[in-house]
Amino acid sequence: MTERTPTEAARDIPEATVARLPVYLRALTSLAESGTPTCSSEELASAAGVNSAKLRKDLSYLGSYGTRGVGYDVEYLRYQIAREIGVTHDWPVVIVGIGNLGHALANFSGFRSRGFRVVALLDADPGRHSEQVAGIDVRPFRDLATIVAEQGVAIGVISTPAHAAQDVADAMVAAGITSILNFAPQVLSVPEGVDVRKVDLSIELQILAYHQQRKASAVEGAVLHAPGDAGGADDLDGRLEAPA
Amino acid sequence: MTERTPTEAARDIPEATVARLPVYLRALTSLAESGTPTCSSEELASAAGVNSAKLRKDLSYLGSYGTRGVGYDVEYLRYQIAREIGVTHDWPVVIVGIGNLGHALANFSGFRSRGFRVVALLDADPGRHSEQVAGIDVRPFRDLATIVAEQGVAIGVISTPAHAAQDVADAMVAAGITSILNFAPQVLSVPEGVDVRKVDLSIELQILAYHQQRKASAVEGAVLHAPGDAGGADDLDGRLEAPA
DNA sequence: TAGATTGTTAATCGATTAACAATC
DNA sequence: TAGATTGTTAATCGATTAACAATC
Repeated sequence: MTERTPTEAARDIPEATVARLPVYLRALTSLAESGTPTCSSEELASAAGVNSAKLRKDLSYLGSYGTRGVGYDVEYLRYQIAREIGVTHDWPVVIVGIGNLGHALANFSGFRSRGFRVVALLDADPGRHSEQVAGIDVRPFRDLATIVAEQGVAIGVISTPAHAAQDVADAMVAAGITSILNFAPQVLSVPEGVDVRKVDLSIELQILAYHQQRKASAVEGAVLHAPGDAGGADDLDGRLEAPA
Repeated sequence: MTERTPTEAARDIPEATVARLPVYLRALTSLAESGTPTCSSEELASAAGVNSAKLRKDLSYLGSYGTRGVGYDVEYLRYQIAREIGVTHDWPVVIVGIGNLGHALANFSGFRSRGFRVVALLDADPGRHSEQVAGIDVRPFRDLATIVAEQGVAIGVISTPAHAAQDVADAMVAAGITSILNFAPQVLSVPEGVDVRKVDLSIELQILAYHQQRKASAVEGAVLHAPGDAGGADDLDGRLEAPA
């Protein structure tokens, strides 16, 4: 079942490109706010932190929205990308798990400005149901299905502890949610047709640590920035490879 | 200057593999905690949410840590991966920007258990310097260089508003930090040799929205989960492509 | 027209995957 | 030895990049 309707098949945008469209959108919004009416692929690429060949290739999947010899109309291109992503209208979103991270997410102002609207905050802990966060009442987790149905919610955010995440995901899927953003450090299993993206703080830090370790061991002999306590030049064995 | 020392050149692990090692590490930790002494590539792959061919290929870059016909010793492989990533020792980390997100990050328990230790919380706002967050004093941003030098900090986390992020990054680089995790929705420019990874909530949501939109338009005619207010069947034009 | 810049081509590079020989 | 499972090969797939023809 990889078949799609003809209308869709016409535009098969590579995943890597899809992941960059929001970056271009932000760069264009920023250019528009600073009053720039047009820009070249070179300028936009630089604002987005990619090279211009990649940018032009990416945009070519959407259509021909530039003018040769001139560049792109910032406002026009911004709208075309927003439309392609699907953020010309707000998406209603629910957040489940209103701990520290849930608080931060609920207060995140970038939601509203970038195509999303938090319609409900849910938590299984009755102790939190008296609270208001970012002006929104925290409601019981069991209200999920009702809220999803009433508000037409398609996107759910999970910011619970790891051990609760799969149950929350199951409930979301049962309620009709088909896109999940998961902040819990837990691999989720969901039926086909449901998209899950994960944001994982400690994974990102570990990727940095890997590269950092290589930088440190490149300066062999002079051990700079050794991890561990300031006093600890001990215990370094095992981190550096044995000399040949 | 792509030359490396001979010791390093021996092990050139693809970036995609590096990004998955922390996932394997977590799966192994979880298996170890549940008392599982050994596992096959099939079992570990399933726990990590990848297919077993990819897992074995990934592990082959580290060495031969399994036993044919038997599988992997969970504890042994866990240690080998931790060593490869560089998290057999804690890395001291500073967090700059103690707003809602900074609070959540400071309180994040996964830091300690996964190879990181928050040694300082910094904020430019004097109003926050009286606070304690997660048992750590919030200190003035200008103390950055001193703290980095004293504690041997190599990794910095930016959780400021977008407009402050570049200045913070510049100060981090000047202080000697060479790995940055950026939560601010802002493209950072840093000198060569400094690694930046970004975590961007609204980008992740927009990627989900893109796919969600396609799912919705696949059910043409019956418009389910239309974004926008519950009452709004208006304003749908522009989101669906014109029929052929 | 001359200069500038897009959109596209084609080559290269890196990642994924299935299959299976090696070997416990 | 027979069965199981790794580590590796090779084919395929997708992403990146430079170069340039098209064209404003």
